[in-house]
Amino acid sequence: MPADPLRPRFYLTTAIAYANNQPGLHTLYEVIAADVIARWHRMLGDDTRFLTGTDEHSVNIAMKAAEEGRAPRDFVDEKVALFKAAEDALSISPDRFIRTTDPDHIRASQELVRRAYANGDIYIGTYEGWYCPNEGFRNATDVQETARGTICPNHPDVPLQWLTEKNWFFKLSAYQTRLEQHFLDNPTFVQPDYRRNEMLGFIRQGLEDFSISRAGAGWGIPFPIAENGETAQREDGSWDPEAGTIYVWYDALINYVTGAGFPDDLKSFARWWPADLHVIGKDILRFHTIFWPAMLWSAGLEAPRKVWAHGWLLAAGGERMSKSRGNFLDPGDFVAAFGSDGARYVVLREVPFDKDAEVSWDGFVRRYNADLANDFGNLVNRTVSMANRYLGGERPDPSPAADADATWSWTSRVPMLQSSLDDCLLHEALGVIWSVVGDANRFVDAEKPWELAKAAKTGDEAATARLQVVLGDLVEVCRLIGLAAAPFLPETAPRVLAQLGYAWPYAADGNGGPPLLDQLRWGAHSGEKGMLTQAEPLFPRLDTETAPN
RNA sequence: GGCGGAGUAGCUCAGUGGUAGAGCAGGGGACUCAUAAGCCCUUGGUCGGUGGUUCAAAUCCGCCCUCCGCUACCA
Repeated sequence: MPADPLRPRFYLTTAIAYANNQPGLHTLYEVIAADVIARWHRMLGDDTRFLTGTDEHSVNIAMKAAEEGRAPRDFVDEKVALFKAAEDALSISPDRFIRTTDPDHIRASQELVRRAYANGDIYIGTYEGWYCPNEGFRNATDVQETARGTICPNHPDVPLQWLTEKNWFFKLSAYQTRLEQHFLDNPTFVQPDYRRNEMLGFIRQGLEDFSISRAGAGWGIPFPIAENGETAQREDGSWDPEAGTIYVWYDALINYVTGAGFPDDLKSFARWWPADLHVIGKDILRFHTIFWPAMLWSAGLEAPRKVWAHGWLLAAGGERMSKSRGNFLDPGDFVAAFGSDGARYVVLREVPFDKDAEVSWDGFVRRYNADLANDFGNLVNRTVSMANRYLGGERPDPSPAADADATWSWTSRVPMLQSSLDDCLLHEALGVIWSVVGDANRFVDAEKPWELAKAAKTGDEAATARLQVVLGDLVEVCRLIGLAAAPFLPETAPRVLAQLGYAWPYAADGNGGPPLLDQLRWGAHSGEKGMLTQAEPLFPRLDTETAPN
């Protein structure tokens, strides 16, 4: 993808998934949403870079691998394959799937540590906390006080030890003032607003330094600096295990700059950084909006432009979905039932992107049937059928743009769609598109093309003309809806346009076509001849009894 | 405890002073181009409770109840 300096660029990322297990739909939810935003920007004509990936280091993963008698690398390779397969099944289109085990990421992570050191922001301190022999250090919030002492809930029989370890620390405290000012100067840096307020409150409580290394050569990136401040790399290129490994945030977060080209390709990095958007879950907000900017500043880099914290899919009763609770939805089952586009649609429509929402299989089926099968799919089907039957399949032109707005209000819908997407309110964007679907179905019943066709057959010229315009408008509305919905329904949109006799001008990932906003003008293809194809149902209706469990 | 948010029809929610709304679900009807889809009509709510301000409050103020988020090192 050649970088065109004249084209606006858009770089967005999802959080990288922890590669300790199979992926759940609640994890993919964020990736689906980000994929929609990426496709939207590609179709607009922006030079877009979309990054997804996996977080693969940690003692937990090394131990899980050991339990299975496998090498960590072998273990994560298998999990990564599952994540990639799930992304493929959902038509996710990352420009790069980054792995924290990638060599360039390891270099990036180490380079950021070096820069922090050079800037005087890291120092050796002591980290202490409850240590579970099976899982490593545990948070205070993860342990339980019992009559027999403090235990880790996952291994109640294994006594926890209070351990002290010599670690490197990052001087987050030094960035408190700058962070607060950054929040005040950039009101949309963290969105939604209530999340921003939470983070601002957190900053104002005072910031503590955090540890960025762990002792020993575990399953992680070698810490590049020895205790004496010299490089920890030996002459043969290997790393001194005494220096320890990089811990969590100086590994995981760094993927965003690695994915932009840091540090190997600084020209690319200059093109893509700072990221326009990090899409993340609310559980890691603090790390992305407080730790991360400070880490970047310490390295002389800019903070990302926007961090968006989405809500969660909640299981019945408002419980958070998780693999450990066993109440998660399997992406394979989901795609098998709803199809790739159906799956994308129902999760994005049922859950407002700025809030949590309870979801259920029945709710998804209802939503699929109501919105996709009955309203949209059937609209295209009846439109194409009628145009074929009454006009011999020759595509009719829509009414002139000046007249059309009285019926369709299309010129005001496009800005609504744009602002919803710019504000990451994906459910709202779908609401805008589907309000047109509703208008179109009502339009059919109001105009009764079948009656116009009967009258036309008897030689009624007014009816003949009206039939052309009515079906022309319907075909045009289907084209516009198909294009507007394309970022959400990338498999279906080309099928819609094909049935209307239009070629699909975009690549499979949304790149390469004409600017979407040009295509979204009413009557953009008026006067072009075209033949409709046979009407083919886009979204077969589902039985309510399709639930797998 | 502190800071913030929310309680409106069976469900999800919109509605920030002027006679209670949408979508879905439920009931009825007319039609037939269509995926027995679509369209029209309709059932349904003392707008968490209470006291106040006002000619008028879901909407403003006080108090109370319930729920949720954040309150540091898990990916």
